[in-house]
Amino acid sequence: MENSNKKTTKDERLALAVKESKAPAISRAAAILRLLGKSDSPLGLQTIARELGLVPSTALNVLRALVIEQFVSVDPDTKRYSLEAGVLTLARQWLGRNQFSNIVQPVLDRLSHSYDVTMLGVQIVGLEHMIVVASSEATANFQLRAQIGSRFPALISATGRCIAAFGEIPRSVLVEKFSSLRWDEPPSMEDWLQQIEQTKQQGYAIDSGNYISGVTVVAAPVWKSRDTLSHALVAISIGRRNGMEELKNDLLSAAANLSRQLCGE
Amino acid sequence: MENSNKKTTKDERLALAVKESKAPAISRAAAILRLLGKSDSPLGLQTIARELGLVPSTALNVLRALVIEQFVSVDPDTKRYSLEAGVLTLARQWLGRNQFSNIVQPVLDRLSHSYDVTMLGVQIVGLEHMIVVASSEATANFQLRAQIGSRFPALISATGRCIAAFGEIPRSVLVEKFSSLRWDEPPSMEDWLQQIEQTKQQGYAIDSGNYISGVTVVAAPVWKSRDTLSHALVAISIGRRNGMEELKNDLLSAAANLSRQLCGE
DNA sequence: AAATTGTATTTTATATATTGAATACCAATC
DNA sequence: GATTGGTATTCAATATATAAAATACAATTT
Repeated sequence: MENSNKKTTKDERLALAVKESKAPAISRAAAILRLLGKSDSPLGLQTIARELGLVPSTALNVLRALVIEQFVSVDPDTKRYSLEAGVLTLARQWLGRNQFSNIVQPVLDRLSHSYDVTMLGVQIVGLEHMIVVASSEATANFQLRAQIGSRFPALISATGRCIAAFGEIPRSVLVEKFSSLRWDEPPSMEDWLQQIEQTKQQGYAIDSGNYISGVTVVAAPVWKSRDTLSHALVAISIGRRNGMEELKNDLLSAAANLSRQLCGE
Repeated sequence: MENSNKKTTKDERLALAVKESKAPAISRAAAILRLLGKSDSPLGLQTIARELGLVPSTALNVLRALVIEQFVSVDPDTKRYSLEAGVLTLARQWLGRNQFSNIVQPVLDRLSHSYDVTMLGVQIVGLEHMIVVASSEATANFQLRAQIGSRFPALISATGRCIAAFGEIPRSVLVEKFSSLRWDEPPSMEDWLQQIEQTKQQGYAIDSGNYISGVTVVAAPVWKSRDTLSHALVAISIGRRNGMEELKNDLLSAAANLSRQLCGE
């Protein structure tokens, strides 16, 4: 879906990670897991190796190790590989231990009910991606749903503007990454940079139909410590709505509250 | 919890996996991930290495690779490692793609409502473990909760008796593994083997307070194909209850139904 | 039934991940 | 402010994971 130019980009990132790393098997394993995760059906050895630019025998070794560790299962008849339930266990442990994902839930529930919007709690990881770690859905008939665990590029939509505004990313990097973002209705670079400036002043960001046309997204930053952005609260609603002003303020103060909780232990 | 005799068992399984495997870094990575998952707080390099019987420099290489792959995060100040949200993404993909976890949910919901019991859908992985992949909770005031992703030894409780009965496990292996199981009120080996025989005949298994005292567990097997046991439906309730007979029949036919769906494509 | 084409798997020489010691760092304690 | 005990990290020798070719296997076509 995202990369249909498989031939050119297939191993670019992976090849780099393998070269750099002193444990290349792990990068290969991660790539295989993500590939299996994306795939609709179980995959054979050759397919996996080809897709990721790996030597089949190496891929086989990695797969066997992953099978032993119960992250991958293999059908003994067809020799096709797919993700195994073992990956659930890690996720559950993470969810249980993660402070933000636990304290954010009631906040999301309250906001989604009050304003009838879908609320997300996202975690910013490495200023490269954001991952949805908690959600509370609106009651309205038609609403958007974002599954927990979904991964997005860091700079997209309203949350992206927050990250750009508060993440201390050099302008040159912003400009470079901007070109790789996919929007329904892309803003011009000037508009985007301007909106980032505005976000710095207002303390929150808005995406009015850029990312998904017809959908308004509001995001407010949450800080792990005084100067490290770690999460964001995101409100998603269909179409333009009234009561937005109130929602923004509420969102902003909720985010500030959470920041206080995360900072002060 | 499960293994408090860390000193003796710490590296036993891992050491074996590393020796056997042609991609030992992956076994080490898995061990580190599971250790971090179990831990209540972030861990330092030394602690991790010591706990798993790894050389610190090797552990460092593995950890750095895991950080790059966003499965682990490291606090740059304290140099402590913990699980990162990346593990969620795999879990979500698994859940979305897994046929059983998707079709079982309405079945669990119906049963839990009808009989006011907590229902679980578990997946049997490698006849070594079972993993809870779906659940539906009872409405009664006090009920047990088993989180999705929880892992149990394959032979424990009612589900364990199902696996023992239908998993084609040699008697010698059963006897051997029995000794490592932890129950609140362990059955005698004779009783247990007898109950397994009974399970073979009845088609379902019951655990009356053995695993957790005061808790009754009923389990029925689900088959991926005519002769491979893959999942189970589990009903959990507090105390002895009436209407059990009805529940058993309903559970059994629901399990048979699911088997039919999984087999026939 | 033989040949072909596509798989998965084993094998073996070599490039490299692993190791254990050496070093660098940091925070207590003296 | 030097010393100690604990970290994380780098480094160079060597045990080993990896790659490419050889082999085995399975399914389809001739």
